[in-house]
Amino acid sequence: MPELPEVEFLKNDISRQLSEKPAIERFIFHRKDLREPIPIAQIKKLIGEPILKLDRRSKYLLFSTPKGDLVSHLGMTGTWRVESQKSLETRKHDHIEIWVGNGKKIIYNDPRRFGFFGFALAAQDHPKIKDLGPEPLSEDFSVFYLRSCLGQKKLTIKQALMDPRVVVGVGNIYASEILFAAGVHPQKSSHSLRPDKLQKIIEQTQMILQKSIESGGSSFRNYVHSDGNKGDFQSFHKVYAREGKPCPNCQQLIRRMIQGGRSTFWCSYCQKL
DNA sequence: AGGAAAACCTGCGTGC
DNA sequence: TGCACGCAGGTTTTCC
Repeated sequence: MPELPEVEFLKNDISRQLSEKPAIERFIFHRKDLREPIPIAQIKKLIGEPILKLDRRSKYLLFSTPKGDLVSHLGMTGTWRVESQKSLETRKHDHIEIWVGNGKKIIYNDPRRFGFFGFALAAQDHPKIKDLGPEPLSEDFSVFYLRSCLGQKKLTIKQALMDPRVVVGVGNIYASEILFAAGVHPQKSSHSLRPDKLQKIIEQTQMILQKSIESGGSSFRNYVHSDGNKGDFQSFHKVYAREGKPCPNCQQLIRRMIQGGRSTFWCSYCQKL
C-alpha cells in the first residue's frame, strides 16, 4: 500500500466517480474483520445516506455521510476500486463492497488484511486519527514545529519522519527518498539537526510527495488505482530498493540497512553522518 | 519510560 | 517441481 500520495490520488479518483453524491444502498462484508473486527452493525446504519465527500487524513481515506464518517486505512496491500454493479467478478481478497445509488460499487481488496475499516460520528475524533501529527503538505509542518517536537526525542531522523505523531503520511519508501534528496544520513539523531537541514527536509518532503501525487502514486508492488491502472512513480525512486546500484548523483553504490525493523536505502557518499 | 522486537497476514522471488 | 527462506508500501502491542 500506499503511502500518502497513493491515498490522495485514490481519494480524487474515487471522488470523480461518485460525483453526484450517491446514496449507500448496501454493504457486503465478505468477512467480519481485517486486522481488527469491523463494526458492521454501526456501519450498516449508514444505509440510505448519501456519500457527501471523500477526504484524506494521513493515510486514512474518509467517506463522509450526514450520519457519520467511514474511516478506512489500506494497510500495506489494500486498495479500493470502483466497478459497475453489473460486474459479477469477485477477486480473491475482496473483503468489503459498498453499493451506491449510481449503479457503482466500491470494493476493498487487501491480501494481507493489515488495513482498517471503522466508523466515527466525526472522523477527527476517531481514536486512530485524533492524536496524529500535522499533514506534511500543510503550513503546520514547519522548522519551528519540528524543533519543538524533536527537541527531547532520541530518535534517528528516519524514524522521526516515519513517526505519525511527528508528521503523517511519510512511509518507508518516501522516508529514504526524502533523506537522500535532502542529503541527510538516515541515522542522524533528529534533535541534532540544524534548522537549515530541517528546512531542507521539509522542502524535499513536500516536493517529493507533491510530485508523486501528480504522477499517480508509487505502484511499487501491487499498487493500482481504482480503475485498475498502475501508478508509475517507481521509476522516480533514486535509492529505494536500489541496493548495490549506482547512486544517480555520484555513482557510489546504494546501501541498505535495517532501522526499526524496516529497510533503509542510502548513499554513503551523498549522505554523511 | 522509551525504544526495540514481535505481531498481525499473504504473496512473491530466489536459491538449493 | 518443491520447499525453505527472506522480504514487502503500516500500525499496534508486547517485551525488555
